[in-house]
Amino acid sequence: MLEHLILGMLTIKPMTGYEIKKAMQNSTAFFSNVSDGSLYPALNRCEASGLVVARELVENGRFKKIYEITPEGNEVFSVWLKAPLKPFMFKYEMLIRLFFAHNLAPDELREIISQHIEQLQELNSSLQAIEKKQAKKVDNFQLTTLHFGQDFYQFLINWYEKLEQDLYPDEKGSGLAKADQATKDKDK
Amino acid sequence: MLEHLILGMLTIKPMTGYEIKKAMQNSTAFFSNVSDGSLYPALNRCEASGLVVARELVENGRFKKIYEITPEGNEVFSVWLKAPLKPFMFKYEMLIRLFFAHNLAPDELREIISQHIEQLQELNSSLQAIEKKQAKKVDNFQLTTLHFGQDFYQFLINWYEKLEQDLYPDEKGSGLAKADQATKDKDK
DNA sequence: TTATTCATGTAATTTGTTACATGATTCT
DNA sequence: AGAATCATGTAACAAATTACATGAATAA
Repeated sequence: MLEHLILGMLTIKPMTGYEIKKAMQNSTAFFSNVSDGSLYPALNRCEASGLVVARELVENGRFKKIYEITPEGNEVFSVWLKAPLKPFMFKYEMLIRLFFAHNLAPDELREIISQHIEQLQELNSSLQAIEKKQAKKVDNFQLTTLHFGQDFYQFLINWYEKLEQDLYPDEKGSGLAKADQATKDKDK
Repeated sequence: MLEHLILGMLTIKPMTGYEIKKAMQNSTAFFSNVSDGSLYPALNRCEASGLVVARELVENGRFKKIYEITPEGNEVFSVWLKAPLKPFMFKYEMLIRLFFAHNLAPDELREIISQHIEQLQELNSSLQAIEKKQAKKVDNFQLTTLHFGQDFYQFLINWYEKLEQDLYPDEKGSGLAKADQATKDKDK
């Protein structure tokens, strides 16, 4: 999986491990994050199996290994790209909290939900920032992927905001809220 | 993580490992799946650390261990439930395919998308089946979690259907399509 | 001069999966 | 009689994370 992601990155252009990581942070990191501790060993494995070749050099006194994908690497990546998708699963910790929320006081649940919404808003902002910075450098599919992320986060934010309204219908936290409430009361 | 899920399940009622697994399949499995090979060792770890106690018995000639959560287990679970959420990340293989779709022929990408939509529809159906079967047995939060799953899958299905339309606007596959196409052509 | 960025890696641990292994009971 | 369900576990492997470890160049 990580190997395939690396190969994919190297289909764009030859890069050092460090550059691959940075490229991922500006693109795929939101749906597939990678740490140093897994990236470099994975690169070495790819080299060992002939999927990439490394050119070692010293630039500005810095030791670098520029990796380039080989024809075999391209073939492996291409096969993987067309292979059937693995069963889809969204491992989602927040849902476990929600599932067992009967063990929480209402205020505690509320706090968790608003915490999560904040998380999602930050993620969404960071994707928007990435898009601003990268929009001209990436192809359409890569842009579409970024848009997916934004749509996805927004869906989640909307979902939890609706949940908040369902759970705590009386409190809206805005000047309008009282008016809405009055209207609602009148309707009864 | 798995331990917490187990503890959560045991806050509902005492169960055997087998029953826990079945209960998960009817509820949490879509966002947090568990295999035999991890469930039983995890139960033993929970027992070893005093978070659960097991009552061993033979019922209908079958050896069983009925696990019950202890006060310490309840405390541990309760603390975890209120703890800050870990950074949110949705590891999503399909997006890697999309991200690198410039390496795919249009038909190949199309096949992958429709494959994925099928996956999602099956998942959605299975959640609907679970809801029908379980609706009366579960509390509101558990029901809400099931609804999240359905809303989530539906969001994804809609998103990919829209993507299909954007990528292949000429083919609609319905009798209406030709009329639409004619209208569109006229506009040019 | 101090922090950040560039640059690569190892070692220990975590967390899980898959396959294997067993065996009784109940449904068809 | 055979398949499915009930019921529990082990062992080998996979895939990653976190923390550790190093060190030079550059920007503040």
